[in-house]
Formats: sequence, C-alpha cells, structure tokens
Amino acid sequence: MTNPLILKLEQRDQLSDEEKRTLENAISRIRVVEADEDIVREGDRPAESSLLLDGFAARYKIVSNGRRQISALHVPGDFLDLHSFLLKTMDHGVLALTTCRIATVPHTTLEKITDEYPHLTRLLWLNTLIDGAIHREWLTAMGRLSATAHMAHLICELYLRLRAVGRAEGDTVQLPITQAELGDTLGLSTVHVNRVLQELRKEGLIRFQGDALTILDWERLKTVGEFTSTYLSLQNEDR
Amino acid sequence: MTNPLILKLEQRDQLSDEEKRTLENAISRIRVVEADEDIVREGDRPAESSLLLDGFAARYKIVSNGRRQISALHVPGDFLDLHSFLLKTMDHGVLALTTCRIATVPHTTLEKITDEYPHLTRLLWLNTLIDGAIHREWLTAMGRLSATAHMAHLICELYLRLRAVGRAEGDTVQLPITQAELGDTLGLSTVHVNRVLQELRKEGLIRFQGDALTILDWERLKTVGEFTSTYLSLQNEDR
DNA sequence: CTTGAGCATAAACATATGTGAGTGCGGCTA
DNA sequence: TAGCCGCACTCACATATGTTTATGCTCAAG
Repeated sequence: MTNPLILKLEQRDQLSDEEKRTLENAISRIRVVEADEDIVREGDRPAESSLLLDGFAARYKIVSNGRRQISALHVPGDFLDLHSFLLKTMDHGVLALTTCRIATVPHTTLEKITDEYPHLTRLLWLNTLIDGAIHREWLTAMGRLSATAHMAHLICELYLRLRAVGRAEGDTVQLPITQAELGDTLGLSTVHVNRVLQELRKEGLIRFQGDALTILDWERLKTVGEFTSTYLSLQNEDR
Repeated sequence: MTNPLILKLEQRDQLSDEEKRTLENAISRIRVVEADEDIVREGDRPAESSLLLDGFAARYKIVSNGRRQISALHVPGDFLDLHSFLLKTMDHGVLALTTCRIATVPHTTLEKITDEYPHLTRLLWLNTLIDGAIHREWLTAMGRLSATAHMAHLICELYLRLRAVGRAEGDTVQLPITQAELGDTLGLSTVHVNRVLQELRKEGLIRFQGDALTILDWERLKTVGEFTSTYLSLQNEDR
C-alpha cells in the first residue's frame, strides 16, 4: 500500500520517482501508539518527525485550570510535528485519539533532503503551510462564527481531508472522536457540542452515530458552516 | 539601516555574509501602502511576497455577516505572505493598519533561493513555522482563556515581538491599533475590548493611552495571560 | 471658532454558551 | 451474567460576552 503522505503530496504537485523513493527511504522505523497516549510531549526536542500512517491524532495545549485546546486534528498522511525539524522545541503536545501507526523520519534525513532535493523540500514546506492555513481558518471560525456554524465548518473540512486520502466511503467517513474532544477542538463545552450536533441532525445536514459520520446535505452544510475549500490547497500545481 | 528581516532571522540562527547579501538582493522594489488599504487581497495569486519594513499590518478574513477576523498581526521584519510562494492562492487578505513600507520579493527569486541556498531556505521556512506557532497559541487563547486573559496574552506577545525588532523603548511600545481592530483580533466586540482594557488598567498591569502601550507589571501580566514565550522561538540555534 | 469624523467610553438589556448534577445506554471484563 | 465505565444526552440555572444606543473627547478640515 502506498504511503499516504505521497498520496497527499501528489494531490498538490507532481512527484518524480526519485522523490517518491527518497520519501519512502526517509522512514527510519514504524511504531504503534495506543489511543490516549502522547506521541510527542510539549517541551520535547525531538530528533525525528512523526508521520501518521493510520489513525487519528491531535495537537493540543493545556491551560492553567486544566482545560485543553486542540489546535489541530490529524488524519493519515499528515505529519504531526514536521515543524519540530526547525522549531526544535515542541510548543504543544500530540496525542493519539485512536491507535496510531506512525512512521518516524529523522531530522538528519530531513536536513539531507533540504540540501539535495529543492523541489521535495518545497513540498514539505508546503505541507506545513497547509497546517498554517487550517489554523487561520479555525481562528476565523472560532472568533466569528456561531458554535453551530463552527461545527459545520469543521465537519466539512474533516470530510474533505479524509476523502482526499481515500478514507471516505461515499458520503460517510469514520470519525472516532468523542464529543468532549470535539469540544476541546472548537473551544466549546461538551454540553454545547451535544446541543449543536443535535441541531445539525435535526436540520437534516448530517447523521452521526457511533463513529460513522454521514453528510446528508453537503450544500446546506457548507452554507451553514460558511465553508470554502480553498485553504486546503487541493489543487495540483507546479510548486 | 539593516533590513529588519535579517535582524529577525539572526535572532534564530547565524547568517553568513553571502546569505545576508542574497536576502538584500532578493528585494525587487519598495513600495508604500497607506493605512486601511489592502496590501494583498483574498483570492489573489501574487507573483511576489511582501516583507514589512515599517508599519503595522494584519491578515484578515471576512465572514458572511460582514464580521471580520484578524488571524495575524505583523510588525516590521515580518513577511506578510511568504506562504503565497507555495500556497499560490491567498486564503486571506492583508491590510495596512498604518502607513506601511513594504519590500517586494519575487517568487522566482524565492525559487532560486530554494534551489541554491538550503540553509537560507530552512530559515525562510522557519519564518512561516513561527507564524504557525503563533496561530496555535492564538487558537488556545481564544478557545480556552477568558477575554481578559486573552488580551493580556496578546499584549505580552506584541511587546516581545516589537522589542525583538528594536521597537520598544524600555517598557513602552507604540501600538497604533484601535479597540475595534483588537476586537477583530481577539474575536470580541469592541465594547468588551474596552471593558477588558479597563480591567487591565485598573489592575495596574498596563497603561495604554493614544498609541503608547506601557507594561507596568510584566510578571503579573504574564500570569494573567498565561503567557510563556517558547512558541516565539526567540532562541538562537543551528537550524 | 465651528463642524464633523473617528474613537473611547458608558449603561441597560439580550443571549449564546457554560456549569453542575444527573440519567441511561452499550460494550468490556470479571 | 453481573457490574462497571465511558460516553451521549438532559435539564435547570448561571454568566461571560454581545447588542444597541448614546455621550464626549480629540484632532483635522474648513
């Protein structure tokens, strides 16, 4: 099975065979992390970056009263801490939301890639830029959308991102995330997450039972969430 | 006068003379944008990136009801849209908050830098990673801190960032930002921004008259805002 | 000087969302 | 098969923040 990172990058630009080989060879080992365990901890100075091959993970910070904010949700093909290659010190933790299969890429290898493969370097850079674009979108949704709109927005995004790495079956994706975790993502209480999900269900926009999330009315969901997909850079272009 | 970008990068790592020269030569022209004018518009596909030499600028998005969210505030030395080099399409606009002096760096030049100067490339990449780290910090503050704490946090950050590029005089910085703009940054109404500022003043944490912001009690301000500066990467290291 | 624009400030009131405490279901595990 | 635990879900009530409207200051333009 092909590396989901290659799948992700190939949606944004063309990769040469040599570049693909280089990426495959960049992986030093593969490990499994169980649900609810930390993959990287805040304050760590990793010597390698983690690429998510399978499962769901989240970047998070804890604030004083013990409350948690999730600043990113990750699906297969995402680098969880590619930025630690240059930022050095982790400004947040990364948590496995489900059992995760993770490929490890040493920073020395990344350095070699930046020395020898400019185009591949740009694509890795692009990867972190997309993370940033998602952060900006979340900031906007959090600051200026209602809780319901924010939730609709998040659902649109996750559906597209999962579909982009082949994890959608029609209008349905597996989304093994609790309402408490959704709350920590949206900056809401779990009670309010529940209210908002019920509203989206009542409006006939989604079905969400167990882990199965189904989009019932994509157009209206997009409208409610004021969603446009530009920021996900799902376009193939020369970069 | 030295380029504030070089000043900024030199705080994070060492630059060779050749790298500095390359950066200086990367500037194709310098332009001035008046306050309240757009520097780049959402949806644009710029052929060059803008480096802020002087003034204040903001990245922003507008949502349906006309409300605005500012997703980044920029001070001299910041690239406003370095990411457009690889993301291609702007997912947000950039606005001049004051008169801005802006250096323009063609994307073709950036591409050449990535082809020929790996270390310099990593530092430019780092620049965008710091933007991302700030986004994450803002997400956390917005989602999980009270309005007062969030404001305190923002003030701590802006003070340090301005000081880092030599724009602080002792405990005072010039901050030509209206309360409405602060509201759009924090996701608050202007009325509440006013309340929160008064509280910080009453607590003896800051003075803020006209554009002059003075930190009166740094330690307590940091505590109130739950501020730690790690995410700004103000450390000099090999990258 | 007058006028007006832009901004900070204020008070009264409205509401989206949070809090605390609880119920009930379904799936592990003993 | 019993018991427990995590999770979705509910209700009553609390509150942080938004909305509307208005005042007064400062500064630039006429």
